[in-house]
This record gives sequence, C-alpha cells and structure tokens, in this order.
Amino acid sequence: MKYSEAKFKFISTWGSLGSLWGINKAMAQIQALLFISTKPLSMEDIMEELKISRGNTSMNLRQLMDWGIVTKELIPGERKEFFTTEKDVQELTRIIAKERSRRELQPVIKVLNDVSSIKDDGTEKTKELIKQTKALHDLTQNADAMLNKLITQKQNWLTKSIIKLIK
Amino acid sequence: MKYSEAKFKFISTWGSLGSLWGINKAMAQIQALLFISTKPLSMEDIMEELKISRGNTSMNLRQLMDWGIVTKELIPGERKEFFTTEKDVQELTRIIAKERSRRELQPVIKVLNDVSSIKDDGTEKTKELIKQTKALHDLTQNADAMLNKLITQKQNWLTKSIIKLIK
DNA sequence: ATAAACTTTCAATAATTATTGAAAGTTTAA
DNA sequence: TTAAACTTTCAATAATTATTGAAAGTTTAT
Repeated sequence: MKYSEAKFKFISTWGSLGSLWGINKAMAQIQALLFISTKPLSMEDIMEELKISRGNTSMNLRQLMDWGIVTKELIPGERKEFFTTEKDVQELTRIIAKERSRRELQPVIKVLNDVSSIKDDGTEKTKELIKQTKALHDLTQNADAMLNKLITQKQNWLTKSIIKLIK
Repeated sequence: MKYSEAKFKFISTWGSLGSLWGINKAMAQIQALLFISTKPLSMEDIMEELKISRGNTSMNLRQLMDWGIVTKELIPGERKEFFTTEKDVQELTRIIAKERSRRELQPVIKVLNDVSSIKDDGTEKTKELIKQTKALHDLTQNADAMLNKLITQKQNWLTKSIIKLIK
C-alpha cells in the first residue's frame, strides 16, 4: 500500500467511524487529516485535500474548536489561520467523552429522573414505569460516572507529563 | 405528572437517546414501549401506541430481534405474534455493546491495522501516519476490549441468576 | 384447497441532515 | 481610508435516512 492510498483509507475510515463518536463525516475527516499531518494546515489546505467547500470547512473547523479538539495556530508572517488537533489519542477520548456527556447524557438523566418520580398510584403499569425508568436512570448515571472517571484521569496524565518535564 | 404524560416523555426521550446507542428513533421507541410494558405487545398495539405504520413496525421489530434485544412471545390461543424486550438494563447494555463492537469497531480495527503496516519509507509524513494510525488502532482495540469485558461479565450475571433461582 | 388473519417487502415519499457557494463580514497592510 | 486577503454566515440544494402503504407472501383453521 502506498502512502497516499493509506492516507486516503485512513481518513475515510476514520470519517465513517465518526458516527460512533457522534460527530459528522466532514468533521471527523478534518480531524483525521490534521491528526496525521506533521504541520498545521490552513483552511485552503483542508478544502483541497478533502475536496470540500469553504463553508463546510469553516463550519466544521469551528465545531471542532468548540469541542476543544482543534486549535488555531498563528504562524508568524502568515495572514491565514492554521489549525492543529490534539495528537494524544487518550486525551482526545477524554475530550469527546466529556463533551458527549455534557451535551447528551445530562438532559436524559434529568428527564429520567423527572419521570421516575411520578406519583405511585399503586397500579402495576405505574410501578413498572417507575421501576424501569429508575433502572435506566441508574444506568445513564453510571455511564456518566464512567465518562467522568475517564476525564479525571486527565489530572493524572497531566501530572505525569509535568513530572516528566521537570525531571 | 400523570402516568400517560410520564410514559410519553419517557418513550420520546429514550427514543432520541437512541442515536447515542446508534439505533434509530422508531427502533428505540419500540424498545422503550416494550420496556415499560407489563405484558407482551402485538404489532397492532405498538403501531397504535407509537402512531407508526405497519411496515415501519415490522422492520424495526425485526432489527431489534436481529440484535437480540426483543423476542417473540407466543401466546396460546392467539394468532398474532407478541413481543417482549430484555428487561435487565445491564444485560441490555451488554447486548448493545457486543453488537456495536461487531458491526462497527471490528471493520475499523482491520483498516487501521492495514494502514499502520504500510512500508516505512523514512519520510516524516509516513512516520506520522504510521505512528498515529497505530495509536488509534490501540485505542479502538482497547475500546473493543472494554466492551468485551462488559460482555463476559454476562457469565457472572447468568451464574448469579441461576444460583438465586436454585437457592 | 380455500380464505381469513396475519407479516413482510419494497418502491415511492417524506423528513432530516450535510454541503455548497456567493454575499456579507472582518482583519491587516499600506 | 481603501482594498486585498481572508473568514463566516446562511438560504438554496443535494445526499442520506426514515417512513409509509399497498401488494405479495405466509400461516393457520376449517
């Protein structure tokens, strides 16, 4: 397999995996491209490589920046903006976990909590609704706790990195 | 909050959370409805409750059965087929984890593995591609291992259930 | 074998989501 | 202040995905 073929395959595969992370194709592909790039890329570079429009690139770069995955890099003497992505995969995982929890899990936990606290009128169906909603509430809560654990490990990672630096 | 309101809220919330699990709205809503139902439901019941067409109901029930989440229940004296869902939330999590791993993670692991084994021609960009693809390969592998761990815990769960039964 | 009761399939259609491109907006250099 | 270089916005359009409904298929009872 040649480099260009491998690169293409990597970008498109990672792009389609995006749905697993809850991010769209273009977003995932931009991230993938930056991920294997050895230097920051401009909007022009990205448009060119991925054959996507300026608008699309702009919007998805912005979203990636909102998520905290991509950052602007200012290159002295250049008018254009350049972009890089978080290169540590573990860190990337943490960022995504945190964002998805905040955006998707939290609202669900709230609703499940509301629903599971309806008045128990003693009928079987009400009992079942309460019981099962509570079970899901626990599960979702749990998933959130797991994500949070992942996130707090960031502290350790950061600490370790700093220790490594000052040693 | 009244029962019917709570029920509706629960079904629609769980339905929209479906995307988080990688299943579509109707599929998630059918599962939610069965989840809080105290008795098996027929296709007719489901169509009626969720206001969806016969075809849609049929296709999504089938998919849920493919996933192993929903099972047909034969009720003596009834011509219609009735359906129930796995009621144990943990078990549900395991089934979904397993299916998603099989359907989505496995193919990605394969591609990442292929890509990361391209010939190292010594250039910086090739090195970066190999390095980063390997990192993602490890991550995906890891995610898969986690899901598998979750799945094997099923054994314990089963054992416990059986012990509980025979005690 | 027939017909009623039910389920599945699938082409057509609707709903949703992603993408484009050009106009409007912003920043920088001179 | 002007204009060139660049980015953002957003209405229009394209692509994708979900849903319908009716015809075809299957099963069961007589």
